[in-house]
Amino acid sequence: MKLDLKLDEYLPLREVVFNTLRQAIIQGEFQPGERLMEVTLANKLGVSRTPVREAIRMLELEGLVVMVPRKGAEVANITVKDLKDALEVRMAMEALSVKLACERIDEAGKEELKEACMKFKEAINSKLVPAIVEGDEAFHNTIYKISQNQKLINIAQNLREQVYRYRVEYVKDFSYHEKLIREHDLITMAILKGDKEAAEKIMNEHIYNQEQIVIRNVINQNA
Amino acid sequence: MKLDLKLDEYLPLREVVFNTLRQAIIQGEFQPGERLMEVTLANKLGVSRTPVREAIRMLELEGLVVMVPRKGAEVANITVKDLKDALEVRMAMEALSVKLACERIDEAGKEELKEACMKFKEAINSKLVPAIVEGDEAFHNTIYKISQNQKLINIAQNLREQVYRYRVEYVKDFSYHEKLIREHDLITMAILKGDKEAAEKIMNEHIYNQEQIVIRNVINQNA
DNA sequence: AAATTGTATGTTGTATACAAAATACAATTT
DNA sequence: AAATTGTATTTTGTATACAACATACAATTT
Repeated sequence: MKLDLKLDEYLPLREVVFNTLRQAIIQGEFQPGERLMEVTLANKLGVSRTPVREAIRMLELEGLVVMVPRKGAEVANITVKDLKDALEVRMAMEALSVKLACERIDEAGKEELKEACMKFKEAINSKLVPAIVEGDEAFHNTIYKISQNQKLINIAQNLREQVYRYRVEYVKDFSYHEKLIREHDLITMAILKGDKEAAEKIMNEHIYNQEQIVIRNVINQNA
Repeated sequence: MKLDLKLDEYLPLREVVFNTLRQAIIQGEFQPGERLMEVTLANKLGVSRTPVREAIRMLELEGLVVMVPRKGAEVANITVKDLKDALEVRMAMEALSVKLACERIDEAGKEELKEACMKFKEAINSKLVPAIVEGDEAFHNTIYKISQNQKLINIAQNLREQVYRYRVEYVKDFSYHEKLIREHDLITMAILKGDKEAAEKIMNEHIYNQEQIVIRNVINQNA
């Protein structure tokens, strides 16, 4: 549980603390249910309690920590139900993102999308799990960006955070890699052609497949 | 700009302040762009700066205030683009909510839905704008509740907050009231029958109609 | 007169101090 | 020995103090 802050550029301390803690939670450096005590964190980070508290308020609204009144903050314990709920909403968000992408893509966007799709293939070929995760994130992010809906981008970002810990699972299973590439290709082509219906349909299948893998893995993990 | 707090049940002050400020912003008691100064608010509410700051952190993440570094918080200025983005996402959320409602409704839920639909009609007949707004909220909330997806409920709640100030507009136009009732009826019947496709289709139209009215009104308002 | 600099004031950002509640543990009682 | 009570400790919740920065305005210089 190592915590370091980078004070490179100027940011309010609360933001630095917020980012640091969020990353630590998402990466699993804090276990779900683990208590987050203000003085401990403040000392570890070399700041006072105030920015720590403000960061906790933000994490609370993000859903990454829960407050027990007069007891303090603890890392949110994601249940399988929470995961299913989040994935259900995410599916709708991804479908919306491809629909909007079809309507709003321009030439620059097309190049970006092709690029992201290619980079993902390279990541798969590298067989490095972190690179694959990153490549997949980047691909979907590109589509969100093309959708040009900032609200959608924010919500998707938040949903991703919630389930990040479990998303890694679905790329660990190498037998799905070929399928992943094929699905990304189909989504890319559909968007390039501007075929909304096809794009939405494939995206839904794509996310559904991921859901099944993630949920199965998490259930096994918790059992 | 009157601000009163109710200290009925125990809540951390930050929550009380948060709710108070949120309500004030949503109700339009604070104008968009208006500065929120910590000491001023703290004095007005009879608390210290600390809970005010924590409340502001939460409002910031909710998107209701924006921070200007070293200058402080101000009420978020919703642009037409923001409004369109939010409504676009909301449309997808409402569609998801009816789809899930069709799948998960039980007998108690059916009664609740019929009740909510009826109450809305009564509100329309009353011709009181606040009652109509409330009745409409309640109807859609009932569907969200039946969907049994807490994540969806939270996101929808947040989206509503963003655009609350402008939502009132669409019920002020009395000529749409008959149409509203008809659409609510159709949605209710489709859900009761479990007809996903029909429910989603009508819901999409329903929200689209609202969007057009709201956006038109807001554009006129800003012009 | 315009521009610039200096000073005063106000506001945020951060740290610390204090109060109240919860918890843990030991001592006492039954 | 078990239960209970009381006390010490820990931790949150809230208030306040202080420092850094920004802003506004006046005085001085060109």
